[in-house]
Amino acid sequence: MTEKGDKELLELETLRHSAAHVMADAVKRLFPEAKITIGPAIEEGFYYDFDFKRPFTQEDLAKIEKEMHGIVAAALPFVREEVTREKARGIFKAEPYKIEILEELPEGEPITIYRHGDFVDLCRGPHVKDTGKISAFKLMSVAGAYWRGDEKNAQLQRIYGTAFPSQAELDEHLVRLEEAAKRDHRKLGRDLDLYSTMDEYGGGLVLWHPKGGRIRDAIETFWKEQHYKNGYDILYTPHLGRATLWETSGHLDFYRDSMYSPMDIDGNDYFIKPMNCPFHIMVYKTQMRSYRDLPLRWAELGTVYRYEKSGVLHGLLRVRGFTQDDAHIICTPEQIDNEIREVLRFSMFMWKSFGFTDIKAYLATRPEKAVGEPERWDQAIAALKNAVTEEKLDYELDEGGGAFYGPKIDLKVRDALGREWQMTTIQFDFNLPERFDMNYIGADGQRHRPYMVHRALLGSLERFFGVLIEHYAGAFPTWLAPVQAVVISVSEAQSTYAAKVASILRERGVRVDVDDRNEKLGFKIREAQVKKVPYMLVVGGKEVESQAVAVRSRASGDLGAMPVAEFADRIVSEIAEKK
RNA sequence: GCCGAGAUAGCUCAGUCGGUAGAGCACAUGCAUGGUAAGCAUGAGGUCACGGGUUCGAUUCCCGUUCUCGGCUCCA
Repeated sequence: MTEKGDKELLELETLRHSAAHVMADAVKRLFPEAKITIGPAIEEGFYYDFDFKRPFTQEDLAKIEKEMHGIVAAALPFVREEVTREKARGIFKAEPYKIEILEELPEGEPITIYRHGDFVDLCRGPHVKDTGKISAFKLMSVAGAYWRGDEKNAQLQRIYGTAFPSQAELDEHLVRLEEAAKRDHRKLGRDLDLYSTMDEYGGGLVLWHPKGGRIRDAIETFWKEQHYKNGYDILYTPHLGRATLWETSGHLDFYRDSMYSPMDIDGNDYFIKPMNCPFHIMVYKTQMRSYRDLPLRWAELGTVYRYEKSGVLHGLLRVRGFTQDDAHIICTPEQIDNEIREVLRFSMFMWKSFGFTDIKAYLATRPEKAVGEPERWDQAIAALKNAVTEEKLDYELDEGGGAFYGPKIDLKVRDALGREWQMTTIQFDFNLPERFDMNYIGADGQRHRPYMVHRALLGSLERFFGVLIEHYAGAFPTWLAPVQAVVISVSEAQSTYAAKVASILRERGVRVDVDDRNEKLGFKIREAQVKKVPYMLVVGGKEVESQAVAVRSRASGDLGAMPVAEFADRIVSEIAEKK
């Protein structure tokens, strides 16, 4: 982030935070009995939480917006004032939430209030010069929210809004929201017949339809091929494990809330796995390991089940059963620098292959409460830092933000609409090797504790698929498209030839369908176009005559006729190049 | 789980101020044999989410339940 970017961001936040004040003012004017709480700027705009006896309706929102326009038109100046604690208590005597915040402010810190017109709010600021600066805003929605985000506290009414320096930027933002709605993977998933979820058999559990299955298979095939190329081996482990395993791993102590109830098998409790790592460790422990065996890189497309509250389930992005593209790297201290660098380089290669080029790293270091020797933490963090630096990745440091068992790098990828998604995690673990007493024999003939790194590259196939659908708006590149080409006959007379063309292409590994239905050409073209098939191969009398296909591309229209073999070469090389 | 809004055909939605429901797309059948984004006609398809109440009568009104969607992480 440049200095200029920082400054712009601050200005936008100031504008939005000021807009939140104007909204609170409008609400207090219309509903004097509403209690104000807090109203910060957020990534997409701003919100303000109110304690009010009934929920705000769409009509209320329209009224509030109108009232806000009045306040903006009046161009009331924002006035900063520093007050004593005593005076602030007087000003906010009718606002219990403000008093609560006030009482928590440390002694000695200046207490500031901001006024515009008759409205006054306890606020650190800063604000824009006057309310007239907030011309381009819009109220978006109402939602419930808990005081301080804690469900034990009072439920408040939260009004979301957004504001921009200019109307043009606001309009652009609204268009972007519409575009995002059009790309919603839940809508495209149904329209393109990719997957479904139904509460009929259980919410948050995904059915992959044939077309979604084709895409998943293309992803998995590429994934496996690349893992082998990069020195990984692939494991398969069970869906269930005995309670003793999860006791040793600590999951039953720390993670039980996210695990499903046990089932009884021959008098022992078994749990459905929420993670794959204990099984990989069990594989490690089947023999005595030498430093000469390390590093071990073991990957698995492992399906895990985790309990998620019903209210948070969301299409493919938040589910209860999902397949992690998991891997565990087990190595010696001398190897970690290289291993981390390699895993990061590999991750970047994979993201690029799937069409994501804007990637940012988030590095989280040692928290207060942590297990493992400090020297190991230091070495691990150094390895992570070296790797991001060598990959020339932008990164943010989250000092103390790591898990208790190790530091990590998360990668966030930006999609075609500029939205950031947290996908890859590269996570050190100083806990499990201890708990399972993992070791290897070093060159010195002594037992040593190996380093262990968890890595989920795409994250989960379900979530990755959801993001991929939205990134491409359903128009997958040819190598991923469920149907890569459809042969369309002009009339029934070309059915046999169409089938022949399809079988030639299938021989070459192309996913091809035949549409020889008794429909008009235009109708079949439209349908293929709507289904976002990359290539339409029209065959009529002329093509039969010349043993050719008339190629139409999804993106650039009619490309003219060419011999079948020529088209086959063309699409096969396109697929090989991951286009 | 909590707050709010919803639930009508496979999908998107209309409608009934209480008298057992409609459209477009999709599907089926027939006609049309068509050269680059929707040919024509006919038909089938609904416990109006589920349970209870009020009523002569409830898909419609009331209560409850289930599920879906938007939030519940952004902190003066």
